[in-house]
Amino acid sequence: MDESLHRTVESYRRLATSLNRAKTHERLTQAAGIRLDRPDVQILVDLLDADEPRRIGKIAESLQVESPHVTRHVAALERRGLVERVRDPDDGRAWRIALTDEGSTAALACRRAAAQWFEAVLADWPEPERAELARLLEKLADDMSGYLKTQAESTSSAR
Amino acid sequence: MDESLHRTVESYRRLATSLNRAKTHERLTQAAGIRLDRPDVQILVDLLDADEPRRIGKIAESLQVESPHVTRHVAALERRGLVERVRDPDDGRAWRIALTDEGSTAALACRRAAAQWFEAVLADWPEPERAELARLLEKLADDMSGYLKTQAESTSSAR
DNA sequence: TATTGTTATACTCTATAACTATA
DNA sequence: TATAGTTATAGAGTATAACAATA
Repeated sequence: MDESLHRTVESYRRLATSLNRAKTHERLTQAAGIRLDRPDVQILVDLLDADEPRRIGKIAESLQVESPHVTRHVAALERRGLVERVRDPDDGRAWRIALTDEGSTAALACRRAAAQWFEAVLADWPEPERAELARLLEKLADDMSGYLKTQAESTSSAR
Repeated sequence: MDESLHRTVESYRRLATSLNRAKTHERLTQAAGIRLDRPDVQILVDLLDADEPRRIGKIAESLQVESPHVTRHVAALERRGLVERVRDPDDGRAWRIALTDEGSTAALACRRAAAQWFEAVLADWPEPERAELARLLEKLADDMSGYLKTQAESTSSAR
């Protein structure tokens, strides 16, 4: 196996290990100043990034989880007033999930807290390297999700 | 917030979303030809990368989980003959966890399957970009784990 | 009756706390 | 009695399956 490939995989794994643990998430919500579990944050930030209300199914697809999972967390977020249901403009009988003002504030705070870690870490990096990291990581994320998606389709059709 | 920073965070999150889901793990073990749950794989690959037997506590630290978690999975792996306990050469009363031949084979297969996704995705990339990605991702992983560690220490001492 | 979402349920992953063993 | 590890327990996180609703 190619040496740089191994370094890439190993580095990704280490990064995920650091960022994935419960303590890290706890620190994030503490920095953001709001008590939210991990799926809550994912949903709020997804809606923020989407920049428009989304259906349950769309959120689930985006987060790559099953819809009952989203249903439950959205219900909890709705009770807390962080999201609300609005009519789907394309389909009058359907609903979409929208951030409330409070939800937007919370989502922004979470996104900001995560960004601040990266910012702190990247502070010492020369600007060209920061830009290059952004470019390569974005490309990797694009290509990886595309690859896994086509592979999933070929697997399921082969079955 | 700086634009390239936002792209970096967002890309990392998408990458983690793709690679983290249960289906992805299932596909990995299928490709590797062995039934193992996620913590099992993490432990086996950790031992493989370490390239020497490790104590329970060391594995837990490396994976950034609590030791009871490791204890349980190691016990299961031991029953299946994938790892075994050997005397700690530095401390005759203690034990270390070692990969058996079968365990090594399984760990290699898992590491290989993960690497193959990256390989497939990076196949179209020009070599300089692949090398650059490896370098930058490694640096990011180093800096991030260092940052989170020092931050964790300052938080706990402040408390 | 096809699509979308929901309710019910169960399994996996991981943490905390309490206990044990060993020197 | 300090250290490392284990057992016991509980709580997140997420999937599957069965059901409901709506057109």
